[in-house]
Amino acid sequence: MSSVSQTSTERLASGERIPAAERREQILAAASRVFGERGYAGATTDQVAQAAGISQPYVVRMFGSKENLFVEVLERALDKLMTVFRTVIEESAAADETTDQRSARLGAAYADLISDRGILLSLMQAFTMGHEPTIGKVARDGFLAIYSLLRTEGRFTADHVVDFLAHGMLFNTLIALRMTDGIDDNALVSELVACTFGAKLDTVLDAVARAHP
Amino acid sequence: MSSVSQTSTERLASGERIPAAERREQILAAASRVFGERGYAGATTDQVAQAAGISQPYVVRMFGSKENLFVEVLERALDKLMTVFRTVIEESAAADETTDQRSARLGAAYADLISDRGILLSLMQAFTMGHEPTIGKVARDGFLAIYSLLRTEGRFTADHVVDFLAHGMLFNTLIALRMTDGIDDNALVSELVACTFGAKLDTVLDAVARAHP
DNA sequence: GTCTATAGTATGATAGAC
DNA sequence: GTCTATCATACTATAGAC
Repeated sequence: MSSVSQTSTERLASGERIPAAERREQILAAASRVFGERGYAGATTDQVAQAAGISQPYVVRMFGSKENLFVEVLERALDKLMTVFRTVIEESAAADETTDQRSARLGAAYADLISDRGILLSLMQAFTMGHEPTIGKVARDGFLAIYSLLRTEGRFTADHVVDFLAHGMLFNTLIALRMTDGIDDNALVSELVACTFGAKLDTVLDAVARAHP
Repeated sequence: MSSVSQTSTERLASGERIPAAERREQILAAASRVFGERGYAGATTDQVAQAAGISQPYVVRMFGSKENLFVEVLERALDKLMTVFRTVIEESAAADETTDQRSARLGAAYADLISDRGILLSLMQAFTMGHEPTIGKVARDGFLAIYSLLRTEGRFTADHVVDFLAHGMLFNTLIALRMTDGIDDNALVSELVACTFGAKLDTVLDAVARAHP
């Protein structure tokens, strides 16, 4: 009864030794949440360690430095985004959908992905760090890779991609601001939110309710 | 020859006593830059003090706490934005312009305002802090006040305002990412930047060149 | 209105045992 | 693969002089 039916949380609590690859993902997921809520500078390696259920020096040991940990968190978020978009584009192409249909599917997939606040906020943090030599370059290259994916594989016009990205950035802002919390109290808020998310509103509200009930 | 022809920088260097109101604005301008570049948590009150040419304890003394200093920086940025938008709307109404003309003017005014990286980045930092009780509320209320201004005094439809804000958020992202720096080296970057900023491209590039030559 | 000195705390990273 | 102990540094905020 030692390892077969245990969840990774149970294994964490028991002080068990876990393969490095699995531990890495645990730490990255925890770091994503912590960096998202506190910002790059505000997050501490100790908070990440506690969220992952291990010791602070082990976090530093495994990733070399706090900066490098953030870079890996960012790359993980960008990877997930690229993978989701690529999948949607392939499915859409296979189904011979119109540009508008593809765009709507991508928007829904994006709304779904950023319902993980850690991913959303880590990306937003990175966007404010263009002046940092290392992190800034990763963020720029990642943003550009997404533009490139939509433009070429997605076969959108430049105008269309820019429009798509613009609305994505507004999604980000409203969710990060927790603007969706005031939706019942204020007519202006609910108009703004409804109009921004359109058909994706339910996805978003469900995710918000799950994140902070 | 003591005070008549001196710039405020000269007066700073000379250790002169300066009225509180003027000092406040000096500190807020400095804090806007520092908070923008390093983030709320990453910025230190000492960095702000040095940027303003005064001592660290005096910064704390004058604003009570680091958090309160950030709130005032944020409110200053939001005030400037509201003032600029209100002015443009009034001018546009007086000239009987169309909705599209008003929208273009507002976009140009916005591009001009956020060419102050301090303002741009302090706003973006605040947008990631929706979960902070004090700062989050100021940020939400500020965002909503802008929506309200455009919707009512600006007489735009909800869809129009959302579209305007969405493109504004993409402006923010590209400038903060310093994406404009790679405009000469990469065809995809220059396409993205050109298509995002359109006629406002020159304003933006000029501002960037002034900010980090 | 502005400074110096400093208390009290928290941080990232390293050393080294198991 | 993981921990405990710890160093060196840096931070906000207060006290109190001028």
